[in-house]
Amino acid sequence: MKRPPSPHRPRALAPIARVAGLDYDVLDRLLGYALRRAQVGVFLAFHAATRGQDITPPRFTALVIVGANPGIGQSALGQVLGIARSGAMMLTDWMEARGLVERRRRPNDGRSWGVHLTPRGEKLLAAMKHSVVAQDRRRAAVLSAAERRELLRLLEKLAG
Amino acid sequence: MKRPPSPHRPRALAPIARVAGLDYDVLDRLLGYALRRAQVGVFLAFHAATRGQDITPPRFTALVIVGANPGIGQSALGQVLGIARSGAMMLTDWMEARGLVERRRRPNDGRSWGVHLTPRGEKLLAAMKHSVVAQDRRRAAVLSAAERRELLRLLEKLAG
DNA sequence: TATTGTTATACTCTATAACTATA
DNA sequence: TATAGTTATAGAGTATAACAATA
Repeated sequence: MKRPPSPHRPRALAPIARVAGLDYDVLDRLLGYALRRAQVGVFLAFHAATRGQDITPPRFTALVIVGANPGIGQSALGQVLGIARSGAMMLTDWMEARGLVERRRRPNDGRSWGVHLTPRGEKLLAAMKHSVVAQDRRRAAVLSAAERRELLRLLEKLAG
Repeated sequence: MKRPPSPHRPRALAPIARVAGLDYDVLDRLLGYALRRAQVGVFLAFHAATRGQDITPPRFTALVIVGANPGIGQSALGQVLGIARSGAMMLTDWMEARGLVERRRRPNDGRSWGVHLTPRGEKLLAAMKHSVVAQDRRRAAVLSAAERRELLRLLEKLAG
């Protein structure tokens, strides 16, 4: 009993609702669940800030890193993102296909490519940085400046 | 040029390394990236604590919620996890197939099922809770008790 | 031998949408 | 009409493994 293929739509992304009257038991005392909930909220805000642009957090991260470290190799890029080399390659392909970066042979090492932003990539990144930072600030507005700093510090400590 | 199909192995899961000598630019000032890094660390620790058991954070969450709210429906379960109904169903299938929960018809509403832990599920959950909580405490040991409480508070506030 | 980038492939998670039974 | 659960399908993300070129 075949179903017709579904037309693809961009992902909707459900927020994690705190269901009233439910007992969350030990979850409320675990850092893991708290982190997950906070992350989903921030992720949703990220999407709102970059609506229309075909961007995701890993793609944004990759562009920022390439922008700040011109000529970085794809393996190092993968490490920053916590993904395998093959994934870093696909990310680089994606950026290159949109004319945001270009690969340049490294003179000293014929195996590796350096990834560099194009002028177009520079421009897009500047605009994206602006809106993402503004959104992050807006999102964090429920916290005082001191609380925000403290949160960043504690997260950094926890990440190790 | 066909390749032989790869035998499947359990996922390795790369940590997010902080690459020395790299400029992280604006990422160091964004809550989103800090959350991501912290979450990956906690996720890795979770896996270490549940090694051998075929458990993941969503599966653990589902078991805890069912345990604390016997007879909960699958839609509510999906809301807690931030996933669609179909996903909650597959999670329930997974738990049921392992004899951890059972579905029981609700008397008042013939549409919905209540999900309940089996004795086997109770026992496994108790053991899992113990090791996951212990691991969370261990992971959080880089923080003082006050810092840990403060982090939970700030994350909760941020999650909204 | 080891590393960088690459390609092929497989798997997990989760979404959308249509469907059934019940309300 | 609306909701709970279900089934079928699609797609994103990312892993592993084998490969070629270079070190």
